[in-house]
Amino acid sequence: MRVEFTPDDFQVALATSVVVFGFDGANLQVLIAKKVGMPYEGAIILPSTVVHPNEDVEATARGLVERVTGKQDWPLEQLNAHADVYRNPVGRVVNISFYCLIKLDDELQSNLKKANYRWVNADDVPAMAYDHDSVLEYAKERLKRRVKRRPIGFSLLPKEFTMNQIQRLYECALGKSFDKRNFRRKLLKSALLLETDKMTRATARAKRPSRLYQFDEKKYRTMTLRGYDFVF
Amino acid sequence: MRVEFTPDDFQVALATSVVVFGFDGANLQVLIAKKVGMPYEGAIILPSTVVHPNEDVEATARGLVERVTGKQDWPLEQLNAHADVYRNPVGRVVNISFYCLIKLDDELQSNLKKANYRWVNADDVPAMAYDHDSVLEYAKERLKRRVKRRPIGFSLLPKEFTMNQIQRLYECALGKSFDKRNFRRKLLKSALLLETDKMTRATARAKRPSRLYQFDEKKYRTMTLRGYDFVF
DNA sequence: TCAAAAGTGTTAATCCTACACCCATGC
DNA sequence: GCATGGGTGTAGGATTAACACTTTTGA
Repeated sequence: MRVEFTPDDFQVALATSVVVFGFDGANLQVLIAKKVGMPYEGAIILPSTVVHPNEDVEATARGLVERVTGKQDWPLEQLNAHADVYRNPVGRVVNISFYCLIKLDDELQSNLKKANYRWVNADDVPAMAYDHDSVLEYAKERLKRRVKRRPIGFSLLPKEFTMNQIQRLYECALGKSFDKRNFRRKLLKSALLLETDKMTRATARAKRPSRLYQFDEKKYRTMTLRGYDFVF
Repeated sequence: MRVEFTPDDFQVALATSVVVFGFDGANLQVLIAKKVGMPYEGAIILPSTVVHPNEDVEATARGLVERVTGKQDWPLEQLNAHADVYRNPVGRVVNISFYCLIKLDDELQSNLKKANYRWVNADDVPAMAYDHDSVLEYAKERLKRRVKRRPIGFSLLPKEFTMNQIQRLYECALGKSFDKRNFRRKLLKSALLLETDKMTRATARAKRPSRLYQFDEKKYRTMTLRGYDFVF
């Protein structure tokens, strides 16, 4: 079997886009950007960058996330390569996309305001340029599958969080709702959570304070590596 | 957010490799090839080909599978892109890999003998050139996950097959073994199988003939699209 | 005292697991 | 008649799904 390249074959460029998920306590959010310069000037896109021919794709994507959010957080997960011949008007560009999960906080929010980025509800993302709509669709699909095989939350939730927050997160990620008692029982049985002795008022409207939990980090890591079958 | 390409960025080449799984009734097999020409002359590789700058990646991969096996079969599934800077000594080559599942038959086997391909047991694949070992590892991982979410077998088994064949297939794919009665009950409950009134001798050594089943195609397709949670 | 969200148990149905023997046939 | 794989049922434990009321607090 021959696999021979001619100089003419080295004519493709690389790009990477990142679907950055965040969770604001009520909804899953996605980070979007506004395109500057041609083509698609002013269009909404996913945070994206050129990958130069001597650069590592994942390292470039990681740099992009850090530049945009100021955070280095949980590992990136590679999504499909998007490689349609005419997906980019400037030439053949193969986009290798990733997703990652980061914690939202106020500092992050205000940093973003200065830059040309904003968070939008994951189910309410406006139409984007290139094929970024389908990159996002695929990322949401992958997140759904991921939730059933490995825990999420460590990167998305604050260090201490309430049962309702984590339930809401799972509901957003999977797009359905759960019975409070059953959800609670299942999570506690998994022994993934540690009960703290702190209480908080979950929202301004909530009167009664609720208990805060945190992840058992060791267990969380084990489950992240080994995987499980969570049948929600 | 700017994403601007310079002419220097268009210097990358594309390749695609395919992990072709087959099932011989007893073991999962993978199709491997022998490299002709430099670099890695004579090395074992996955079936691979250059993707020219104006070619669609998936179509090229599909053409590769058809050329090698003479079959056009079940859809290809995209695996990760492999894009390490120095993965190919001739220059920066991004490999977008796929896996597919095809039926083994005798005609196919003898065609292969003429060409430079051969089937090897999926758990016994020799070391390969480039990063094809890790492409294969990832493909096996993906197949495992796939088995739990969608049915397999339609593309891997003959039209009519015995319970033991399909059980053996699932055992190979997941790398563990199941209780005969429990497996049978579960598959029958899924209503994925139609019982035929034919019987066969499964192997030469088997004395008693066993019943043949086929897939309920409509149900199979529904489950392929919708997915399920098979907790084997 | 009322509004709002927090928290809590039980039951019935289903599913999973583990387990061992007889059957039909070819040799 | 015996060796080979084909085929079958059950019981105990675990897991799920569905369900509604009381508690705590701030306003």
